[in-house]
Amino acid sequence: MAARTSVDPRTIRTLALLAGLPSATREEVIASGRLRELPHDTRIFGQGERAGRAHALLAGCVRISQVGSDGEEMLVRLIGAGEIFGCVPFLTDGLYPADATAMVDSVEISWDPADLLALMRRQSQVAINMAGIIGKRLGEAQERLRELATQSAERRIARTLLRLLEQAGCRDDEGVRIAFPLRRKDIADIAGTTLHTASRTLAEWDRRRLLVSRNQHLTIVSEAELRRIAERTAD
Amino acid sequence: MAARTSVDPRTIRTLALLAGLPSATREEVIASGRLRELPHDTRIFGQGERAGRAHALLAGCVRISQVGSDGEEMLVRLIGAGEIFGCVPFLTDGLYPADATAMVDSVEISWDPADLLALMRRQSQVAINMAGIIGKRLGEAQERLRELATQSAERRIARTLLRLLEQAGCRDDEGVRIAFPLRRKDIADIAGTTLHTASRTLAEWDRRRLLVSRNQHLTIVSEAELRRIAERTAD
DNA sequence: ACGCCGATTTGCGCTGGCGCAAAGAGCTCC
DNA sequence: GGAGCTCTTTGCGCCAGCGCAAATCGGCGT
Repeated sequence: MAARTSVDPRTIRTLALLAGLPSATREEVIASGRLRELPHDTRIFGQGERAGRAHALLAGCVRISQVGSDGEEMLVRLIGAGEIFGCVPFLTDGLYPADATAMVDSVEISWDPADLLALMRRQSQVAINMAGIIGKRLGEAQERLRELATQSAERRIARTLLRLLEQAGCRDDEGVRIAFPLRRKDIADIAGTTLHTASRTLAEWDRRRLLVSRNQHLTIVSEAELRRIAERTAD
Repeated sequence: MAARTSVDPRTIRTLALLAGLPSATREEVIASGRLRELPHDTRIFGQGERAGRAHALLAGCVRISQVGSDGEEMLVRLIGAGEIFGCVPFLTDGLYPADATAMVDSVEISWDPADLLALMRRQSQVAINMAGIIGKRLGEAQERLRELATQSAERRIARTLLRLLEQAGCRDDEGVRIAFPLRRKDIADIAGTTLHTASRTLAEWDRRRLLVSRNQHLTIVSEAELRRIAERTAD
């Protein structure tokens, strides 16, 4: 088991959900939450379960995935530090719509849904922040939908990597690295293709030195070229 | 031009956005909005424009569609009476993410975004309602994503029709009719396939008497059989 | 009645990328 | 340091459904 995961104390103060709150209130909210360590591979909640807690991630990353009635998996979203997850069901039907699993050792803060709802009621700013966060995700989902309906697998994979870069890119000596550990299957499930096509495409890009793939970690060497692939309408 | 479109006065009182408000407040909100008739084919707003008003539809229906950089169109959503639209940008980047066009003669109420935001701030219930509405749409978008990634065109078309039935189905003597006027291209754009495949599939179903297609209007005769097609994992 | 225009149907050929299967590469844990 | 994993790569065959093109239908306006 890994060493105790460290939490940057600033992360908890900069949750988008709590933006714009008076700091006294923010501290109160933070105090009312429960901190928890999530060792690698912890299942945080499962699709279809009654939603018991509202979550925010402070360190690490969490995979949100959905399986259809046919058993096909779809990777809905990767959650990075500072993002909330598993919060929407309290506003709708009360059931988690997907599975959440820690991809690495992680730390979360979670709230009793009744507390969170009371907070949203008392501090409308929180409810507004929530609506904004969900709205942003809705926009992303619709963008993915359009891509999936109209673009080639190669372009979708390129866009997937670019989006991940934006969400969790960090510079290193070879280029920009994606902070999440990613298997080929993960990339395929986000881009909406198969393991095989994703593998072939990435192998090709590796050969062309657009990126370096090592041990479930990707480093993008030439973001510009990737962007060109993502944009070009045909070959 | 068509006769004056009638608005059921109850529609305006039952907007999901205003659920749970004290009725005095609700009346006030309604009074602060601006009613407008939208003749068939009116463009209400366009993708990329600075968002000027927040909208809710009182009668008729509105097509929300997005075009990608490559010119490919995606039909994001059809808005029916009682639904809000064009409200998310005020919570995010201030730009409408898609086009909105009246598919038939329609009536909307719209608000100045500053008023709406002030309302959300003052009445947290409105912000909570908003978050719930957007959350529900996010869930739907993710369901569509999963379908698009994993299911055959035929199944997606079946599910599309079922979803439209649920949103806007009304009984008539032949079966259940979809209240929106729909071209083959519309169905294709929602289901994420092409005009041609949609046409072929619907023609086949028409032949098998699962549905009746006349003049841009669909009536589902055998919902059960359609559901069977939507569910079955292979043929 | 006629002509126009958008919507729909349908045939045909082609190909992207899926599905299968088997081999290879790394990690981790004894 | 080797056994047993999981993850990855890659060859090969195949087919759903896309793209094109042409014909037909049907509603609407004049």
